[in-house]
Amino acid sequence: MKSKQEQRSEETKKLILQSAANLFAKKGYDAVTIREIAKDASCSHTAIYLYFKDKETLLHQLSLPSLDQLHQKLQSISAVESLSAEYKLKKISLEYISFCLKNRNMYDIFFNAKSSRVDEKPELEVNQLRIEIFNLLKSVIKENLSISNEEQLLAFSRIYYYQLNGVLSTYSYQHESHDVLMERLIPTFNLAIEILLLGFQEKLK
Amino acid sequence: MKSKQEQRSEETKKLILQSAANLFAKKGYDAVTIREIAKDASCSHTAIYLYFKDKETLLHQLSLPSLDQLHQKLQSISAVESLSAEYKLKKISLEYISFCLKNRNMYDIFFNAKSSRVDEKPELEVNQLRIEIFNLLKSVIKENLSISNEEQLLAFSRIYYYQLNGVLSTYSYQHESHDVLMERLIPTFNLAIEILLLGFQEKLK
Amino acid sequence: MKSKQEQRSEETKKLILQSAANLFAKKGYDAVTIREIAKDASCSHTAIYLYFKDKETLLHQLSLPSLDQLHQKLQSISAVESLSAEYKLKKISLEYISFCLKNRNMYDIFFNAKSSRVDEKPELEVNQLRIEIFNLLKSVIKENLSISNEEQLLAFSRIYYYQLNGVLSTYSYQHESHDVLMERLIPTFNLAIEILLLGFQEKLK
Amino acid sequence: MKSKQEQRSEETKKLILQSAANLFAKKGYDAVTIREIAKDASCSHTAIYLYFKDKETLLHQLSLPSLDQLHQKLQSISAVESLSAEYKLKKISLEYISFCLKNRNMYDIFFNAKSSRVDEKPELEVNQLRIEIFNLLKSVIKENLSISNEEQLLAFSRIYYYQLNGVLSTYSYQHESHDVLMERLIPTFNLAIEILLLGFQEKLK
DNA sequence: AATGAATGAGCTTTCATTCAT
DNA sequence: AATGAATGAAAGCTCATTCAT
Repeated sequence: MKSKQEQRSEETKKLILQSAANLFAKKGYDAVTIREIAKDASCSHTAIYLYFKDKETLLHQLSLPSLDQLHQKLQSISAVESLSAEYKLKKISLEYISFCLKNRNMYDIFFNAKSSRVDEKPELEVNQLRIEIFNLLKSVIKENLSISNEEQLLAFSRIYYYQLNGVLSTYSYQHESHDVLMERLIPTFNLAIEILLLGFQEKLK
Repeated sequence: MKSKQEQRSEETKKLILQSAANLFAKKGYDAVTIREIAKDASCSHTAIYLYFKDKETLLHQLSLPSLDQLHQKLQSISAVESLSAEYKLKKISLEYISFCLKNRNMYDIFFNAKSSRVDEKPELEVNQLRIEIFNLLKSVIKENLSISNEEQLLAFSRIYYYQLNGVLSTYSYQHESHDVLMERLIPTFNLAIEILLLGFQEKLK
Repeated sequence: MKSKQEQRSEETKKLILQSAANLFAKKGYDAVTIREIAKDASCSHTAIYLYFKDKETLLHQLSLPSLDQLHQKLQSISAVESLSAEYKLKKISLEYISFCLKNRNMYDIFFNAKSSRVDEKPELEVNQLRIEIFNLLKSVIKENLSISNEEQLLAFSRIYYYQLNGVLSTYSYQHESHDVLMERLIPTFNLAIEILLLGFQEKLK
Repeated sequence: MKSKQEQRSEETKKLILQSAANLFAKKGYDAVTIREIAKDASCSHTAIYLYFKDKETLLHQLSLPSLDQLHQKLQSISAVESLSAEYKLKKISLEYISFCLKNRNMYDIFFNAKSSRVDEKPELEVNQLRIEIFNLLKSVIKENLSISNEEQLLAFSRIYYYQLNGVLSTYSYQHESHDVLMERLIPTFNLAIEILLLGFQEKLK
């Protein structure tokens, strides 16, 4: 059982992570200051250094669980046997889009290699996850198209992936709320998937 | 007729813009300092404030002509009657991609509404241009598909646009040079266009 | 008899002092952090404040026993009747030098009145000890020269003392190890004593 | 002719150097903050960075001219042909001591290699000067003793040098004023030189 | 007795911007 | 028109020290 102190400590850490998440998402990594985060988390700025080595580490520790959560969600969708391949693809895509729009400006934090030191661990884990998410998409696309040519599958998957990111990059900076955006995008978005699948199939003939 | 002073003045301004363009593109807006720009433009850092209210204004005045140049290029391609519709589309897309990768870090400056003061003019002009470029794309897509349904054309154009931006957002942060990236991307990229066109056509049936 | 608790407590205190001594000697007072000491003494950093009012107090409590130890050693040498006066002087000087070089960065702590609160006790004790060490030297010099003129003895002793400290201040900051330094210094150093004694004797004539 | 601006600029720089000198000497390098220096020089702390790359550079630029001045003074004394060798030696030693006591806590800045990067230029210049000062002393000692054995000369010079530094290290931290200290030290100090010369001569026999 | 959590003061440094000339 | 001097705000971070348990 956790002592009161441990509980408070965990709470503080969680608060910091939350505040950081919000602020990074709202204003971008560089524009947010440690003191700002501290204020938002109602702790002193030094407390942050109790839990995180530095600002960059905070960022990475922040992005990892979120990405992980997304990954798990996508995986669980892909695992349901009863769903049709096309439905899975749409559902997964939607989740992906929704997640990224929810985390908006965090987007480039998740999906870039901004920090130069690529050799460090946390960075790698993030990259790892990105790759896994991509592979998941690929496997579902395979299911949809029953391609055997691995190279072609890769090319198609990339095109599909670009499409998703294209939607995101186009709308990431809009100031509308997640819900409003989603509602507006879903139709076009489903159409896009449809078109791509049609195109893929036609190309395969 | 311009006096010598006026000429020198204009020259200095142009030099500043050029240097800023280069540096912003190379290192990103935040990472570039006013003094750096001044040095590169071989003028004093205070001189910059003679021509531009502040750093942000410089940025906006900077993005405009570049975008405008792109716009003109795309327009001139679309105007050549002798080219096939598909070739035009590919050519235009390629130019667009190439431009954006060249201006990499400038990318989010061009295509975001980050700056808070949305009411100011330059912002609007940029938006204007973005819309015009989008419309250009739309018209070439119309040429390719001979759609009459305006709504459908809009939806298809968006999907196409997303695809382009998807490529960009995926590769914007890679540290490879423009040329290397382009060479690697062109095949997948042409395939993507092909697929989309196939998809569109199939959907239209 | 001491309770187990008391024993443990004393042990911890001793460990802290040891760690502090090592670290101060290795890196200098300012460069060592309380947490570092705690880590080295394998206790929490707050425990240190249980035994010592603050960092400065720790430092003073630290210097005392070391100096005391030195004092005792020098005294014991001077007490051995069988040794010649000159040998005693050389031996004592060597011990003194060796001790100071071993405690290198601690050197200015031992021999300075840096700390502002001159009125406090520990400071005084340190001064007391310094004086006693000086007096010891004086008595051995007296033995060597058989001077009766007290004033002259004092002057000679000072000169001798300066010589010792001169060696030290010259080599205190070298980054060589204690052993290497000692080996290199001993000859010059013995020569210095010889010269001084010759000079003293000549002056006395 | 210097413009008013240039004049003011030079003045500011001088003020900063003066303040830094005073404060470093009073409290030691580490204990002095940039803002403290700025306050004392009545300029903003950022102004300091206009003239000096960073704190360390300020330190080096500070110590060099002083040392250089000392060096020149000693050299000029040694050059006067009309003076006796012994008088020269005494005069030079006195100047050396006086200078070091005047610059008190700056002492360890001048004569240490605190900063780890020994490979850098400024550091080297300081070392260069130290060596030159030592060589000067050596040559005057040679004049006094007319030694031909170079090795012995070196040993003797070292011993002499230790003696000087010994005086300094013993009194460097006293809180008495330079003048009071000098007055108190001069007799003992002259005696020390006398003794050493006697010792040297005796040893040479 | 002992500790993890938390803090406030303070550090060096950088930058966009303005002032005086 | 143009510039060097100067500044205030702010950033990331570290440390000795205290509080609550």
